[in-house]
Amino acid sequence: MAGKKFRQIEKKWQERWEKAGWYPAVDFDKKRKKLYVLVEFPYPSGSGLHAGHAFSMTGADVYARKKRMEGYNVLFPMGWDAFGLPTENYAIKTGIHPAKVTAQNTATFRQQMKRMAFSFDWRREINTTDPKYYRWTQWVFLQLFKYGLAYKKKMPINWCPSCKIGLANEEVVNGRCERCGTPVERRELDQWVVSITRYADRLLAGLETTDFVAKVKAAQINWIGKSEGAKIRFPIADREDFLEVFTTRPDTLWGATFMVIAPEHPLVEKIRKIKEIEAYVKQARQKSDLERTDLAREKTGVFSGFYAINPATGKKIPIWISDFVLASYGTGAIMAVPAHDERDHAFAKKYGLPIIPVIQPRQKWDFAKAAYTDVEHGQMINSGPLNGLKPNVAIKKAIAWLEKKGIGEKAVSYHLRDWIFSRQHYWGEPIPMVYCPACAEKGISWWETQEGKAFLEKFQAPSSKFRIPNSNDQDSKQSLAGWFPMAEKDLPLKLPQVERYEPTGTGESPLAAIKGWVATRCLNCGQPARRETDTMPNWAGSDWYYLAYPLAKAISEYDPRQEEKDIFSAHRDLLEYWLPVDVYIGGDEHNTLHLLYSRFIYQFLWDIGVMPRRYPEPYQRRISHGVILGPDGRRMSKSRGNVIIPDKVADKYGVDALRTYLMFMGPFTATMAWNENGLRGIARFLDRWQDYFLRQIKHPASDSQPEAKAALNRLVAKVGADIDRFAYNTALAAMMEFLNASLAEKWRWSRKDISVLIRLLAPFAPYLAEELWEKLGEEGSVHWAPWPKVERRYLQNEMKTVAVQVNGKLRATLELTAEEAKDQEKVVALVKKDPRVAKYLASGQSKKTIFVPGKIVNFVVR
RNA sequence: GCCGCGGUGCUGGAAUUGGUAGACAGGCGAGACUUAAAAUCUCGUGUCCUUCGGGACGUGAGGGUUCGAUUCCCUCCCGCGGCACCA
Repeated sequence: MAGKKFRQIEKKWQERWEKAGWYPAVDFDKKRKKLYVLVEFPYPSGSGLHAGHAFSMTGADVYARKKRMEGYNVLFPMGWDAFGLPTENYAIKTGIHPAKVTAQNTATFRQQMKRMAFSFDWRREINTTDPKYYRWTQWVFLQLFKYGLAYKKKMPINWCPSCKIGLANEEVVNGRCERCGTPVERRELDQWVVSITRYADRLLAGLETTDFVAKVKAAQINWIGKSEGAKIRFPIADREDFLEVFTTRPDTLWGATFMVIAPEHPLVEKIRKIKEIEAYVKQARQKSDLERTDLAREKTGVFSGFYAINPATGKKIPIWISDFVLASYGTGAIMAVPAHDERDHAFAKKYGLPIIPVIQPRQKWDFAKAAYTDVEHGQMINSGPLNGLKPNVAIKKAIAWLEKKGIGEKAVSYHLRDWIFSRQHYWGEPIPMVYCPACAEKGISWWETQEGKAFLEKFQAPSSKFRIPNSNDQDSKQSLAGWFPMAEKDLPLKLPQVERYEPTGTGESPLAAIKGWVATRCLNCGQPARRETDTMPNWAGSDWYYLAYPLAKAISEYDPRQEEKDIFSAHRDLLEYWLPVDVYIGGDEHNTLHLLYSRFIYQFLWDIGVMPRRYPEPYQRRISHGVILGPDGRRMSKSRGNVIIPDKVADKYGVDALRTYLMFMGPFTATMAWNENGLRGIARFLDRWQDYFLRQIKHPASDSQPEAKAALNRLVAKVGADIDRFAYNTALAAMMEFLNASLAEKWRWSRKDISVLIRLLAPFAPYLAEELWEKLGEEGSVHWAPWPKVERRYLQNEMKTVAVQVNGKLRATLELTAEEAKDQEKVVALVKKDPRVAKYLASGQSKKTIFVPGKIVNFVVR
């Protein structure tokens, strides 16, 4: 065994790499092609680097190292996504400032990553909790505000009674808090909300230009959930009012026999006096999402007392209230067509509402029993102008009819919701907004101030994606009256020192308790005003972090007194050089949220003109890595006691063995269980590799045999191609196979060949490779040595194994030279002499011979 | 229910465009070395039959296309992940 020798070796090379400055990427290098390799940055938790980090980062590192050796100018950076609840909770428990905890944790992570030999460019390290960094997170928010994409709204939010925090829809999993699992309740809070829905179509369209794997694209498309249909206005009987609905089936309008509105629908406010309705609405609104979905089978509802007019049939139809209709989707109201929708059918049956078929199915159908929902088959009936059409044809006709009559039009709806951007916590970016009650009283919004007017003039909305609130949106204007953005030159708005970090539990953030920080002057009128005390969600810091690495130096040196422009505009040339991210490696858990949010923010920045025009998307390729499970095949967790700690493994087997094992376990995208025996196998392989080449180095051959040369070059081709497609497991298998063959055949290698073989191992086992490189007497680091090239001439005259089949069944194999193996006549002649095959050919007559040069010959015999 | 991914020995997995199924590793068995154990090394290891030459079967199930299917097509079953009263 290599014993504990690897510790000294690791220490020795770490010191040298540190001295050499690790692996800097060079801005504007024109000689080499740039390659931006990004792996998701971690949340620096107190427990240090875990097996998942070690796995994904080693995978990224192998790729980065190989590409660097190939001559690319590789940007492979690392940083810390350090705002977050665990640190805040730790601060609550211990009273230690989160910044201090973060500094300790990042120091541990950095040291562990250096030990793991990840070839990051440490000069570009970033930290989302650094005020120099979050100045720009705040800046981005101010742009969202100024361009009308951030608004303030009192809305029912998901409230976690345990964390005492408002959650985004994205953080609610099956009606439970993503973090602690507590069932989520509803609560009304004044929230900052970002209009990501305005970008729904852009986010969909942009996917087409990227090379994301199918899985990731599907997840994003699914999450956005676009559906096309129509909006239809139903007059309310005896009132000067309309009820607007969204439907994907306008063809079934003639069959709409009642309507249903959500308990939160505005119309409900006008009719709450009736006791029964009051009671129903009250209990429905209190229900958590979990309860609402749990009750999915049994629908409940109450008649509102109002009627609408079906604009197609002119009939009076009742309006019901039920919580199966969601306020947050479509218009919060639906037209119910019980004959052709399962939910409507169930509701109609329960409350005895009429079911009128408007599609005649081909087969016999009992409409009292079930709804008929097929769009492909059947014929429209009872539907005036649509009669006789197939439903999917009728949809288009119905929309045209609605538009002609002026009672509806084509419309699109999304599952994607606007993004709740407020958190009631301390350890996050402060939202740099000031609220002035006096200005709010007068209804003054920022866009009416001198500054705001100047902004609007300068930045005429570049496209319709922007909703500038003071155009004609009264609601937004109202909600934003009195809110003023901080001056950009005054950023960052730093977090104040606090005694206690507990959330207040009233829905306010701990910042609200710091009177001296909250109190300020109105930026418009100078009257006493107060700061926003909510902070930003975790996603805010990671939305643009891939832009921060190219700009890292500029960010740390930025001086608002010297610089007029924002950091992105001021250093456009850096972004031009490095963008887009060529390969983005991350986990499946971020395929919807983080990926969608960061694409959205990028598109927004692109739209306002601060990103390079050439790159409308931030990430070219997305690779989602797999998961390492515990030895018991289950997710690692402290409570199960199945956690593997990379540092401990490295202590026992060395970093090289750990890295190489992680890459050998299986495909980079797979979910695999940890197996210490497998790790021992890898340690054995590395020991054998080391022993073998130390011997070879001592007694190098002047040249190697042709077969050996062929094997070597085959290996170079295989390893190179496999690393490019992230098939690290097969690259390593090929190296093992090669070593086995080398030993069995007693091949001997020249110094040049040995150097090739050390380089092939370098991305996987950086320490061992470096050590062998030195022993070989090479100058400099193996990690900056050129990646070996395949020498084709050695592959020309290889022996080929040709499979001989009769009727597709393997009967023999032949060892032939490449030349012979290509010659059909020769191969057939040889085969016919072979007794193993001849007996099959003798019995019947040969109908046909299939020949694949160098590979296979197949005799078809009757 | 919808969307996506997958199902190959005892286990993790391999098989670039349809062309020798089970590479490589682990585990297990036998042997060598050793006073012994560990470590290391060598050989064997899909199932069944065998006159030891070889033969039959075999990639979730059934069918199809093909000279040839783990790979392509159809139907079904199972597992994993995501979404879900989404109008």
